[in-house]
Amino acid sequence: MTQTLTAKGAATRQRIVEGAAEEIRERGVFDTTLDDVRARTGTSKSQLFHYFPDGKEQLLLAVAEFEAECVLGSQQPYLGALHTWEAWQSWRDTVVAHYTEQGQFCPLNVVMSQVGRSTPGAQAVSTRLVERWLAELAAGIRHLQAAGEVGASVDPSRAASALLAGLQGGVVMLLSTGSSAHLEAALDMAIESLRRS
Amino acid sequence: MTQTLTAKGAATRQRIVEGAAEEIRERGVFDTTLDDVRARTGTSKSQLFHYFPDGKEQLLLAVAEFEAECVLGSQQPYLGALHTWEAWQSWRDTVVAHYTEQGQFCPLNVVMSQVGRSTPGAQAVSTRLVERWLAELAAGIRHLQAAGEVGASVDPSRAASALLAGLQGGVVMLLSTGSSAHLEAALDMAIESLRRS
DNA sequence: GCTAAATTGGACCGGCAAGTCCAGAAAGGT
DNA sequence: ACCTTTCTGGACTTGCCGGTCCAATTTAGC
Repeated sequence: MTQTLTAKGAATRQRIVEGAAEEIRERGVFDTTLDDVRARTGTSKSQLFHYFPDGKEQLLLAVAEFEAECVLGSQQPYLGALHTWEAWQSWRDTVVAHYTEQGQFCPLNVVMSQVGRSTPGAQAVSTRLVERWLAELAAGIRHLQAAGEVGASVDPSRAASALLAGLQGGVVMLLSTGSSAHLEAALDMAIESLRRS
Repeated sequence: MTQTLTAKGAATRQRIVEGAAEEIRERGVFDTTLDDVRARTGTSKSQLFHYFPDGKEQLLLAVAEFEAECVLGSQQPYLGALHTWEAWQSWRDTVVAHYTEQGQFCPLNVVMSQVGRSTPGAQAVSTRLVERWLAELAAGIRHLQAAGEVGASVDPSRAASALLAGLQGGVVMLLSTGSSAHLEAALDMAIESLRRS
């Protein structure tokens, strides 16, 4: 990447990425044009191509990375410290509240289903997101296991997979039906299952 | 819709829908053009607009309906008769095998994440798919409940929600990571949870 | 066969959006 | 101050893709 970036330049670049991300959340990747981004961020065509020489594809990649951070960030501080059942419950509540209130404007969906499948590079971003997410959840499960709260027969990474799958699917269903019931049911069932193990 | 449809005409229409569906599975909605469909199905532009006067949007809607049927159809005969644990296991195996082998070419993803969010009409299609699917799963759970195989405290529709969320999320993760482990973990955990209730 | 309706072919249009280009303004270093 | 590099503005080009149009051909019904 360009090593020479003025403070001003970096700010502009950041503004472009965030503006593009917002635009994409609202309208979807499909009908977000560079002109939309340009208008929203108050920039010119040449700036877009100055900071993203490879054009739209490169911008989308940057947006995917930005959104991936956002997805993990929105679950903090709970995701990083799933050491007690209370923490798990808080995490669960945070996730449900977060996805419920943001409605159709969903970073997770953007990175996993929209940009995430457009290019190999973007695909790698979503794969890394999944890996990091799984690692955090599995760490939490191992913590409970060490404390004797979860049965030793449970495979932490497998349980984390099931939990994350339920979460992702719950969000997909939230987006298409408008109801958060499925997301809640999936999370509750997964946690309940851990608890009874 | 056009009431007057010759056998030949109906066949052509069908060919267009199926060709479009294949094209979309392979390339995604985003970069499937009417010309691609035209080329694949050996038709002309005027035929496309003859059978789908409202253009691409209408064609996409037809594709969404087609794919929704396909999603449910691929789970038969098990989905319709989830009366025993063996049937549940067969269903689970069918689902895993089906999604594993079809790889990136995924009707479910097409209807839920791609076409399904483009227009209100298409959104209704995916909502209906979810409802029908949930109904089948809930019916299966109630059947086991009546037979005393599942605890009376289980809410069938809630359990079905959790199960379907796990499935959907598992598929999303399969598409982005290439591994079916998450899908399997989600299904196994959900069924296991029912079994122990 | 004859007519009307359905079906088909393909040239054409218009708009839109990605990407290019160059000139000019700011900023940074010495 | 001066020169170089970075940053910005916006007009312009290019190609693509959805959609239109009309003429030709086939099919169905009688």
